[in-house]
Amino acid sequence: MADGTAKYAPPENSAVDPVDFETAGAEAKPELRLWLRLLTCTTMIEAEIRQRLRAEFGVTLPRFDLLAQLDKAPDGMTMSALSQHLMVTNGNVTGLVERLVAEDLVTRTPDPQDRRSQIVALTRIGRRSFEAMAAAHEGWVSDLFDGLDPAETAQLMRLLTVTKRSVGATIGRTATKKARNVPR
Amino acid sequence: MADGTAKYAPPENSAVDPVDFETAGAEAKPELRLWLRLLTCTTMIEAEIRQRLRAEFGVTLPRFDLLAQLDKAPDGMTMSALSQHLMVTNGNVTGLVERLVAEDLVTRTPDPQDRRSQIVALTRIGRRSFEAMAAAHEGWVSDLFDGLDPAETAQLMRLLTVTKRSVGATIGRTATKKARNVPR
DNA sequence: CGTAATCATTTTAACTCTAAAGCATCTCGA
DNA sequence: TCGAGATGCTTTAGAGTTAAAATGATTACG
Repeated sequence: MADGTAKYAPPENSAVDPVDFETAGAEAKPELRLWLRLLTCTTMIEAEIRQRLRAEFGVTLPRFDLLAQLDKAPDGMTMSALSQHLMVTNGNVTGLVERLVAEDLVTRTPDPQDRRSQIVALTRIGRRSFEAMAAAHEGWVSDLFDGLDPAETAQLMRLLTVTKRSVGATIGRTATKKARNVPR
Repeated sequence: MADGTAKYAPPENSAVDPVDFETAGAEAKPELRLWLRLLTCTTMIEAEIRQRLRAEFGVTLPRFDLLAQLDKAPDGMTMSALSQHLMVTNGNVTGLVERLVAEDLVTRTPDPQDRRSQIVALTRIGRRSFEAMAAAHEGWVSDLFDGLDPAETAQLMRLLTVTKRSVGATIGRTATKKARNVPR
């Protein structure tokens, strides 16, 4: 950020205090204000984590996310599985994996069982790198949430579980997928 | 999405249920699980809104967000103000505004007071288009959150306010900005 | 006044991401 | 068995995005 504009993390002398989407006044529906607040929280946290990953480990957030998925799959995962768990497109994963292979952090090997598939797995270096990042990451996240006491943390978790279920139900209900294999 | 992979909104026959980042087991710190849950909720909602904006209005989410900011500023905003409120870089706004100008949804005029600045404002078409989108958008958001009763909505809002404050404080505390005008 | 610092914006390079189309492989039922 | 549809992945074109540097304009101040 060579220019003067604070992008993430507005400096303490910022005129606009916590700058964010939430210009929606009190006249807006509560659900809309809730969504904007949710989005603001996520964006702020994401920006902070992105910046720290870059500054301290020279890694981008998408790469970190991908490594995190692989770390939990000792035998590796297919491209599709990665795509689903990361909630991004297949094409996106293709490029991401390519770059990580070039950095020797992951391997990509054909699946002998299914010649369409590629199995992606962490290299030894990849795993070691990720472990260092993950430890720091967990600390950052703790710091960011340290204004919540344990009861609030638990309560927020509960409400987000309800939210996730609500969103999932609404999406499922309105989904207009072609193949509706499941009989209604 | 011509391929068979559900990107957003996994179809009801998905094998992995609500596919998301949250492979983190119970062994992880509560704050980390909370953050992953928060991220999942936001990503799911964002994906759904993005898809509907595209399907029903042929507009992308970043463009919608930019229009939303302008809608609340009858006299327009500078590029910097947009950048701050949208929490994206200046360069990003430059390109976004360029495309919206090409679509006749916004205007960009030099600020007579300050020749460095550009004032961006909605055109009449832009405002009318946005109003239609905003109405639909508000309805979508309501639907997505309709699994929460009013008390839960209020409670979640309260906890996110605490979260936002916590994140803001942590970021402010650890910010290593060059110009620290405010005396410690 | 003059100049250094600041500020608003654009530019650049590299990366991330989506949506859609295309190719190869697999599955399964007639 | 064989062909249609489903599946796994890549490719393509375009948009969005960041970080960093560059440009031009303003402000502060000595």
